[in-house]
Amino acid sequence: MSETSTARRVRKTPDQRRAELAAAARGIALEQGLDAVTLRAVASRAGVAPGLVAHYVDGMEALVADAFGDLVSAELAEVAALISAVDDPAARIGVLLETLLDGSRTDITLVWVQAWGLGARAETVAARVRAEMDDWQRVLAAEVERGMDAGVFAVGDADAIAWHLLAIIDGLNAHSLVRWDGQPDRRGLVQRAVAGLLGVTPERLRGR
Amino acid sequence: MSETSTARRVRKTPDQRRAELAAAARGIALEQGLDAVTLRAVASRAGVAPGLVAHYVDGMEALVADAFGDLVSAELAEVAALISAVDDPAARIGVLLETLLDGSRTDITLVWVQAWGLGARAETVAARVRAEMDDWQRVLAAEVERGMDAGVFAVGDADAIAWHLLAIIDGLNAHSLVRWDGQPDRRGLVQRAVAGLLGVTPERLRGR
DNA sequence: TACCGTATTGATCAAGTGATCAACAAGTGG
DNA sequence: CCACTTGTTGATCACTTGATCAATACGGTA
Repeated sequence: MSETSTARRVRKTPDQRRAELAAAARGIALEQGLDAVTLRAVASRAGVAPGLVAHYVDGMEALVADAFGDLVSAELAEVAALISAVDDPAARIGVLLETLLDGSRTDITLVWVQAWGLGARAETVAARVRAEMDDWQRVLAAEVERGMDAGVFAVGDADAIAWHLLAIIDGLNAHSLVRWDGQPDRRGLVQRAVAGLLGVTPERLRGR
Repeated sequence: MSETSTARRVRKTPDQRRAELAAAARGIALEQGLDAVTLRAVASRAGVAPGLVAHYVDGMEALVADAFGDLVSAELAEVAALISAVDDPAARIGVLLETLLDGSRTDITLVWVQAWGLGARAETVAARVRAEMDDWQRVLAAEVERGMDAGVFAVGDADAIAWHLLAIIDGLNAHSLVRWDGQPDRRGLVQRAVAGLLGVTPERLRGR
């Protein structure tokens, strides 16, 4: 179970080791939050001496920022892939909402929330958070435009609407960090709010 | 400027001292965030020895939870007072939205965001956050019901709608923590989303 | 096989955390 | 005016954090 006291040291490629450390950081972030991504915690999880982490990483703040960025961009790719299977613009957004609000993502939600908190003070993190938010917004804006071009959504400022979609999603998820119960009928109401934003009937979001 | 080395010690009522320490904690939370509410930071701000803070407080976690709760319930009282001057149900919610989203409250927004993050792991904090969220939700739900009773809003689940209003507000504010610019036309779009939720025209929220 | 560049170790430092407690003194009651 | 209760101090403990660096030893190379 536990490794023997005399841990035989293994030499690896700097790139490979860097990847391992990044993976350890991501794992800790998901399981215990960004504030648990500590030099020693990462070292321990990677089965490596504390000094090695410091050796490869350019300060813990950078490692945390990277862990956040990697996790969040992976989430975006995942959702984008899910959507791509659907054709109707409204239904695509419906699927997106259902996926992001199904309550099975408190781990990455915690990462988002903590990143906002950190970003309010640490500019390095803030820049990264801003970049990832921009990516999300771009994807959402593209979806909104798709609907507008197809004549399904009311024509308007797709960029601004995308920001609002993101805010609604993030707000609901942030709440769920502390209060899993409470929000009755999440699905239906989100659809109503978003439908109002897009100028469609809520039914359209449910996939016709 | 700085107090002389020999700080003459002053005796105060336990209640008064407790109040001072709580005030110091609130001040630090607003200016530097909840994670800066440290035993020594509070002591220093209150002009008191570190030991005294430990003496009066039942663990730092409790002090932080109280600071959060006090700040946030004061905010609620403030907003409630502001609203009470308006009569039209839709306009009341309009004022509420404008007030909470005018971008001048990043300090307390940071407190909220950090509280969610802390609450995800510390149950003491989570309970307090839940309680404060409940208070906010109650106030919002009362406003929604007021509109429904007056025949201004579409009849529906006032509780659920209130939760969503809160989520929209919190989501937008959380974003503004890291990205003050970017969100163009916040006002108008919030009104559209909320109008969709309430079943009124956006114009009604603007006060007729 | 012996060498040697370098990946890796782990002890160590300085700073900061919450918490404890014996000693001190302010100010009230006798 | 002197006691004595009790609010207050500040040194101290045990622990965690990020970071540094001399010493170690792995593993490809000659």
